[in-house]
Amino acid sequence: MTADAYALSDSMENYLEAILLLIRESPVARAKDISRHLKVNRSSVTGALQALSERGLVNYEPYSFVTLTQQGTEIATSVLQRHEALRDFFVNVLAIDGAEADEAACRMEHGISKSIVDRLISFAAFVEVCPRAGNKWIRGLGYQCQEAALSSEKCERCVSQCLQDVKSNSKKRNQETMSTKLSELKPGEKGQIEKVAGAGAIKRRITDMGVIKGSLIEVVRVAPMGDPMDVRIKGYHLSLRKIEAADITVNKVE
Amino acid sequence: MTADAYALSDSMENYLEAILLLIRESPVARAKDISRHLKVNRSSVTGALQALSERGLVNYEPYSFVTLTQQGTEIATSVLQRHEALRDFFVNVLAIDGAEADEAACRMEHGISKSIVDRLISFAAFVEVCPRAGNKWIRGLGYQCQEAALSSEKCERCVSQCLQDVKSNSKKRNQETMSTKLSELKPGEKGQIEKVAGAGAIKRRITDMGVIKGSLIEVVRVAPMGDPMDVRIKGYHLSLRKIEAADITVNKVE
DNA sequence: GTAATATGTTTGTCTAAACGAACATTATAG
DNA sequence: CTATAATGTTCGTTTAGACAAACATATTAC
Repeated sequence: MTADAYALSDSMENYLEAILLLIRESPVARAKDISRHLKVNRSSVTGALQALSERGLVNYEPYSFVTLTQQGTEIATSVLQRHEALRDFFVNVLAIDGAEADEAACRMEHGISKSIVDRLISFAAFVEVCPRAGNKWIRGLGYQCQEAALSSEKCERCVSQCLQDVKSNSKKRNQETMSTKLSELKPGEKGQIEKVAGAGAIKRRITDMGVIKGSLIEVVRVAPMGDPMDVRIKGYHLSLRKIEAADITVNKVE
Repeated sequence: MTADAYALSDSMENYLEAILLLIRESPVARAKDISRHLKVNRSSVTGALQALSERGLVNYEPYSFVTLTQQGTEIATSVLQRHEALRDFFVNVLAIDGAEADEAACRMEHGISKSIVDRLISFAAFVEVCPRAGNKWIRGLGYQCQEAALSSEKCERCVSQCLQDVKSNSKKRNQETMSTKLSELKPGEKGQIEKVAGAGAIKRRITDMGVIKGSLIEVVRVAPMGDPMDVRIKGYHLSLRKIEAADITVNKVE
């Protein structure tokens, strides 16, 4: 065991995360970009890259571009997942402004444990999928009730109203929604996974992420010609080819 | 402006928090205790105390006991509030184990903003008060639905069931609960604030915390003879004399 | 292809935070 | 009231992380 696997510092996690984000946008991460992204001096980037390289997390040669190793990718992915779990929760459940949510997620993403992330994701997904009615459900309960001083009558009225919303909305939904292929969705649209057909590779990649029937999947970006498409699932990002996406059946949400 | 009010480091926040906790248990905080509490070398404590003293946050004389200044108390209180908001949310909403929740809260408490803390508190209080039925409400929805793959029929059944629970439970509650004095509650019991009567000092102390009718208040500890009693409200701690507590009318919860 | 510019690296410096060992003070046992 | 133990402090070191200035290498413009 040459490069020991001791816990990374917050700072190093941030570098990995930044590199992953940059690689995702352009195929290559340059020190300049990392430096700008993290608002840090160029020389600090060099230092960090050397440290990360020693630990076997990035491939680094002086004066050349940076890529992540297998292990580095795993860590960076996990950091990003934590970040997005927090961000999504803040935005979708607590109704916090996007920029502020991002900032807080940045500061909190390092100390959060796997099990909390998982529950946060389940919970936020639930809020997004289950209630319908424009996500007003939990919010309505949480905030309106609070404002109404939590008096029990108001609370009940609130719950009743919400139940109505859920029912009428789900009737509507049952009429108009039907299973569709993931490849049909446009950027920003979401669906619940109904079935993953197709060959082994993608199926495994997806099921490895703990995805079950009903998990929420969101289309982030679609390249011209619809190939490839970037999706987000359980806080992970994934790039799928069109044929692969066609093998995934979803129920469109929203 | 002698001692400038620049942001404290995480480490310094931790020292302040530890001091506040220690003072709360025994009237005095000794370096040894801080050192044990934070698992840090004794000499590091001295260093931290000197730094905090320079910033006017603790009263520090070599070889003597430590107390917090006004400003130090404010900061420590806010750190602790953040900690408890996170912890409560993890435990009560996400159903995370207490020890793990505490640990994570410790690591995340420094980066969380005021507005997020506030919403987290509202949200957790809502979950605790509104649903009744042993807090199974949100959990039931969040986790059962998730496990049931979020299929919409199951989800609805779930919501219906929960609504039933809320209704029957609140009927029961309306029969058996009635307004009572805060001073009647035993440690561990909670109530929603109905009215704060009495003189100016405590009323102000409480209302300054943003407490409104309906806010949740929990009795933490009661001294022999019921005087004083420690309570927790909106993540803040408060020590009330028996006469003061008698002026606060609450609706018992649970 | 060379000059000018942009980008990356090295070096030396700084700060915060921690540690251990040696020393100072206070508390306690007898 | 001393001797000993417990606690607190100082000092010297270490480490991680950041910065700026000077230097090195790429890139681009002409």
